[in-house]
Amino acid sequence: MHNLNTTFLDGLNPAQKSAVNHHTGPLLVVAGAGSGKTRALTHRIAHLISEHGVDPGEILAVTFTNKAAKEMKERLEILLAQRLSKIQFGQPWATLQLAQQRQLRNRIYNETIKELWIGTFHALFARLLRFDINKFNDVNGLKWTRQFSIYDESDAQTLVKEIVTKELQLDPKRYEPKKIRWAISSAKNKGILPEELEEESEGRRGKLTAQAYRLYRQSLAANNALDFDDLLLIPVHLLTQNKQVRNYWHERFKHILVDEYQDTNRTQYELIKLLVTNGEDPSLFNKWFNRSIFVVGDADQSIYSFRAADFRILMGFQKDFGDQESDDSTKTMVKLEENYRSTSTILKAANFLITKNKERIDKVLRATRGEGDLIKLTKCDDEIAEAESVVHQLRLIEAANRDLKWGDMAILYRTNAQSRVIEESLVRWRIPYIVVGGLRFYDRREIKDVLAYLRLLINPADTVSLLRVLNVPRRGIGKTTVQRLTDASDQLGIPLWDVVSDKEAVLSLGGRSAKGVIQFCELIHYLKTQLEKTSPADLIQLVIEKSGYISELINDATDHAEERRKNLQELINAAAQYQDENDNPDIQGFLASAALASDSDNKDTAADRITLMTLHSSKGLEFPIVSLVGMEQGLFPSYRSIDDPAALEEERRLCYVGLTRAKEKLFLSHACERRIWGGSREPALPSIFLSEIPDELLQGDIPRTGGASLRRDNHLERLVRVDREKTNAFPHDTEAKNSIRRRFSGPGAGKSWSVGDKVMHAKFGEGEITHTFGSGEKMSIAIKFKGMSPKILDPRLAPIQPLEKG
DNA sequence: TCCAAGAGACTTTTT
DNA sequence: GTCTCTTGGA
Repeated sequence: MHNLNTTFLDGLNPAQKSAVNHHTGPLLVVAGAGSGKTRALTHRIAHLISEHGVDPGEILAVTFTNKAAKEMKERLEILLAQRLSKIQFGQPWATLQLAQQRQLRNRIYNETIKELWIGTFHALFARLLRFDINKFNDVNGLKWTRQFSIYDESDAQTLVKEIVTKELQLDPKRYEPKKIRWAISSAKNKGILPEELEEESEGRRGKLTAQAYRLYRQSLAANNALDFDDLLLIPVHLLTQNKQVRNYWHERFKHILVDEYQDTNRTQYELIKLLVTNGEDPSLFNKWFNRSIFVVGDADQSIYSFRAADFRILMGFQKDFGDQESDDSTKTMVKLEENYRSTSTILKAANFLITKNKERIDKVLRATRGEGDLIKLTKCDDEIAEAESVVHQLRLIEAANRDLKWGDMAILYRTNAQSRVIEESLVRWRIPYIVVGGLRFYDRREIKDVLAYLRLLINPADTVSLLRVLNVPRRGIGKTTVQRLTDASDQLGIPLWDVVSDKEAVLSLGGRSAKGVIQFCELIHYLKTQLEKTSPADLIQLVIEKSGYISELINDATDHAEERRKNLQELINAAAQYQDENDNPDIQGFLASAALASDSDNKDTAADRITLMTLHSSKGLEFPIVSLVGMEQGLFPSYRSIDDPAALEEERRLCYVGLTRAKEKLFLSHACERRIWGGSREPALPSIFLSEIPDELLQGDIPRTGGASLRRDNHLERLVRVDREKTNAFPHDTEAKNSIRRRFSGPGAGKSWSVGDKVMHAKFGEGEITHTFGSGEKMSIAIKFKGMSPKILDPRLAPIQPLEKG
């Protein structure tokens, strides 16, 4: 008789087995790229449920993206259904008929999957707040109800901008709302209150930021809205201050799993701690007999420190939750080091690269596959040539390999803006592609408009949404009318909606446009009557029709309008899909999922298309063929990180993530110059990361000297080409020397520079010019200083003096 | 009150 | 190059 319980351990390596077998207590799974991390997670959940009899409702699994959550649910569903087929029919899954398979999956879905809490931190804790936010006691006495709206980053920025310009009467040019928003967010994440910030900050600017913060918090509460930070911070405060609430959730979630643990921040860590130990000191916590904390991550793949992620949280896991054992104790840590994804060549390159980082847990990826092809490195003239060359390479591969499809290929880049040139090449060759990321679907104007209607229906206090749709589509309600209405609401201290829905007040205030306002109110009132009896998808349909939104789009004959109509249809489809996937679908749930969705979540990956995306969005994915473009100093690594060792290490981890996405073939490329947003051409050196990959793993245009510097002849090549182009982007070299002398007044201004010259830099010391780039206003020089990668400087600005002629 | 045209910002990565 | 915001005229 086949032992059913071993099902979820079959086919796993010893390390994976011990992870999956883990029952209670803390466990850190250090899982390298492609080492079967997701497999360990899903198998462990299945194992907990079927082997240890854990109630699915007691499991909380945190993923990094909604997409990952969805995938995990699907894989679990299949795993458990396969097992059920053996129990129920006594035969393997593959031999079942499709209808039988579907029936089993439905059963598993309804009995098990729906009960699990799987999702991102934000989604899960938004869900928790839907239960308990009314029990939250704010220090400033602010209040929220369960009908709260979730403001995404752009909503939050709108609010801050309002506060800066209207309430504080500041010039938004001097006090940029974006920066103030950022300062508020980081204060929030450090747990600093406005009053504390006001006290500790000095100078006018700091005080004003603190004031904006205080007003912003008040404003959020007045709108009954939370921003992304609040979705995590309020639960921390709530669970800390309210023992009953904390106890409830602590008892409820006995088994907590966190994926991508290296990318958690302090707030998220606090949440996990509170839930796991019920507020007790984790290192003293000893009631593990029926509960566990299981985290999976790879410090080498931590790429979100700009969002306050801190991979030292992962590195401290054993000390935090542990048994005071040594860091290598196998009781609380398992290392998955066998890579099943990439060829050994690709892995060697990745391993070499990542060892340049100082701060990391020592770990090596062991190859389980063959050597594979060398990594192809291509040097291109500019970004257009690079795009052409990448597309050309991929076309050749596609033509030569019957079993490779476009869908097996990905082009990865550092910044979203890089996609455009590549798209143009792909269009030219009629190659199907899909761009992941960039403008979020839910950030499109028409989508935000319709969602604002829905938010207003649920949460009448949501003034941001009200103002968004009051005159959309046009109802003849202009600026003056809006001003009068908001003034009234300010004076009376009541929400704008209360003014707008007061017919007499509107008639006395609204003047000529009162008619439009009253019409709008009637619309909202009518829609509210439909709220209870209508599904999200139908309600959206109703909003679009009754508001006149769709007829305005139909009357508009531009291409824009056509696309907007399609997007609205897509929104209805998304709502329908949400209804299918959720047990008790309601508008609020749909709005929450919309606010927390990212662009990569709902893309149909089945179609046969090349995927274009940023390195960040590629985390967790794999492709047989990967092309990593724009490997240039200043672009990747980003210019903001070049002088900051910690930031550079993060860029290197990002590069590591990129390399390890590839299964079979990896292409790297860099351009010698690149156009920055339509304007000037900027010269570019190959990325330092290229020099950190051993030459013997590379083929193609390998830089001769240490990788990070250009070949000397390249400069000549390029000048010749520029001449040939006859564009006026570059004046001729001799003119250049004359025109430098004009404006800039650094110590190096007006001097002439050539390769081989020795220079003295105020900060970096003595160096040698290795290259000059461009000419005229655009001239810059590359200097090699001792112990550093070459720096590109503007001779008119940099504090440099010539030493001797070379 | 509405609309078109021009100015200006933007580019690091995202829940 | 592209999106958003402002401005001036109808």
